[in-house]
Amino acid sequence: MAVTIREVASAAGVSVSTVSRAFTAPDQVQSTTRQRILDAAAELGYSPNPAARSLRGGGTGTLGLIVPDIANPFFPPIIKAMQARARRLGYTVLVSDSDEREADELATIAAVSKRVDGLILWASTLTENRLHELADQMPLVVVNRHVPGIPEVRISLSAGITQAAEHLKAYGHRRCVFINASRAELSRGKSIQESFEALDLSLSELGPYEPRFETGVHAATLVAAHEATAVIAHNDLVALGVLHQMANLGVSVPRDVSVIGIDDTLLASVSTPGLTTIRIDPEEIATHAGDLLIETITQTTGRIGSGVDASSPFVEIGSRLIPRASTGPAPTH
Amino acid sequence: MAVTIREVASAAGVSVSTVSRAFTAPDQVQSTTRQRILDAAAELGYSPNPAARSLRGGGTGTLGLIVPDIANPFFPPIIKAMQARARRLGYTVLVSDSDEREADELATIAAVSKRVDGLILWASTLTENRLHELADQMPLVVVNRHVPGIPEVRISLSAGITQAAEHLKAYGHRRCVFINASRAELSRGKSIQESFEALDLSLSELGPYEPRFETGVHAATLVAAHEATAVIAHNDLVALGVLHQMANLGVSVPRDVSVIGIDDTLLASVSTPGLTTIRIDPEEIATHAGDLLIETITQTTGRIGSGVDASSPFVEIGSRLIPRASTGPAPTH
DNA sequence: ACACATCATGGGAACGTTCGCAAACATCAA
DNA sequence: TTGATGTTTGCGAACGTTCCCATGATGTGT
Repeated sequence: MAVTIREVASAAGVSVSTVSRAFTAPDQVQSTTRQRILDAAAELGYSPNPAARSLRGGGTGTLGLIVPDIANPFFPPIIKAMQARARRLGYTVLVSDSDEREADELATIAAVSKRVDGLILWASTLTENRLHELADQMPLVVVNRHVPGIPEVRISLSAGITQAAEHLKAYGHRRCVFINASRAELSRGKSIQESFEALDLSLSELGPYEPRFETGVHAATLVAAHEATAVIAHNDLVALGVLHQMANLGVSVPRDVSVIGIDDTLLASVSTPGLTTIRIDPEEIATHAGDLLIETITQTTGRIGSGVDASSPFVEIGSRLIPRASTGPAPTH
Repeated sequence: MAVTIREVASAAGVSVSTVSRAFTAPDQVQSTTRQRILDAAAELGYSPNPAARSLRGGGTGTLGLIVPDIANPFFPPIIKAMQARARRLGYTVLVSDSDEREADELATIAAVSKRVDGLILWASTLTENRLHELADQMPLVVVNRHVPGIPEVRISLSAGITQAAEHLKAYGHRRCVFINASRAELSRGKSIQESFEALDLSLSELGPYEPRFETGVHAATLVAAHEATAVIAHNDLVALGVLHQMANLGVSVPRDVSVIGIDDTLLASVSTPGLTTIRIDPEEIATHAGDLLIETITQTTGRIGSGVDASSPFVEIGSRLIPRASTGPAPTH
């Protein structure tokens, strides 16, 4: 059916070995021959069969990316950026969705693991032991999760949070509320608490809730009781819930209350008013996670399971405040 | 490195053929033997190597889905639903992004075509000829594009549009504006024009523009000049731009102007006010497109290129209005 | 001119699986 | 018993590629 290396070989009057080399190690074949082969290949519309390639042992040329929820607006730009990056480096990306269900994560991994050269696990819920077992079997990079000995991309909100605190302080705010909607080991709350205290801003924490729009709606009603003039939400979605409910309550944003989100998803840029938020650059994450995985793959080749690297690499991604219209001067009592 | 069928065979004391059959045709092997094999396989942690499988000719077990833009909030739920559907049917989904650039579409297709059993092309910009060539080489399903002879999933907005027109009519609106932001062969405008005329509603068309937030912002300023009391936008994103600018202009939605979006993306459900929109069910699209492709794949096996099917199948997906808070009674002048 | 290194090319095994074919064995009707 | 039929299993080729090894051609230093 499809055109094979053999047909190209006979068309160019050389052996299959030479054709193979013309593609995988072009400098090992004489330039005139190479050209003849390339022409014949183009003529016949030949392109190497990835299945045969990977069977022979050359890897799959595919990176696996497993995220909790593809439909979460935070991820699509990351997926997109990683695809672009990977393609430039000769890889394909296979994205999969563990559907936020811990039980599905292992099943998802099993489904893709044989089709990829390595895996990027986002906020994995697996135990450390399981992750180490996995890392012994194939190159692994974790994001938003810390496991000693496994390459990691860490997202640091501290810069953005500090800027947010300064931003609010400069606007004269004194009392703030943080809506916590995270079940993660390292809640965003702790870091926020510290940053705000350092600037002598009072911060009450609500929750933890689920990271949903309704959480923001609900939490918004509690803000007044705390006599707070600023709200910082676990993410943009929750912040939009706050915006929504504030409008319902007749509370004006930002005149009466300022609201800050986290992630700078599309939501933040199209809300009314525009949502001030802490941006985490999707391209940066994608590029670093992808590169880190590829690095791990190429290093690991042929000696997987050689034990945990004493110093596994990690990359830290920064953040910064994107001021929009949802924050402003604190009301003068 | 990985455990192969041979090791399972010797562990279970049978030949490799029998192990293979135990997995691919379980009823052809005696139940006691089968159990012994399955136990051995589980013990060793064996799972078949997809590369070897597909090299042998069994297909890749992967469906390719190419969308214009993964980051467009319309697509993630579709991708997610298709993955779920495909996994249930034993397939994996490889999603790729043509980045809205026509030149990239062919490159993207080339990159994935050897790794998949078939392709779903969303709103392809390829010529009919190219698409036919492609369909001769591999199973193909197009969505949002009509090409005679190629299996197709069609999205029909007419039901939703009719409901929208009735909805506005019931609220007493007379003059409406449609913001056209489509470069597609079949603009959404024509269908809308007809439905509104049928109900004796006047409809002015603005554009065509690009389907972006800023388009809505810009178009919103033109609405007053048309003395219209209702706006229907090309999609939710544009509608949100309208909402945004109306707020800026001090025009209240829905008191002064009603706004309707299309697609029912996440954006519509979290905007303030909640956006009335025409819903296209992502699961329905995903399921039908996936099933249609799988059907084409299994039918086509072994006889690709047998020419264009005289009657290629197509599926039509409906739509319906989701009333939210952005529409209401027309202002009493 | 000779031994020797270098370079370009070809031959062929191997990767892990599936599947057509045939062998071995059991079952059953006549 | 005999042949026919069916069931369960094993053998081995084939899928398309890569890469080790071998071969011949072409230099290079003495």
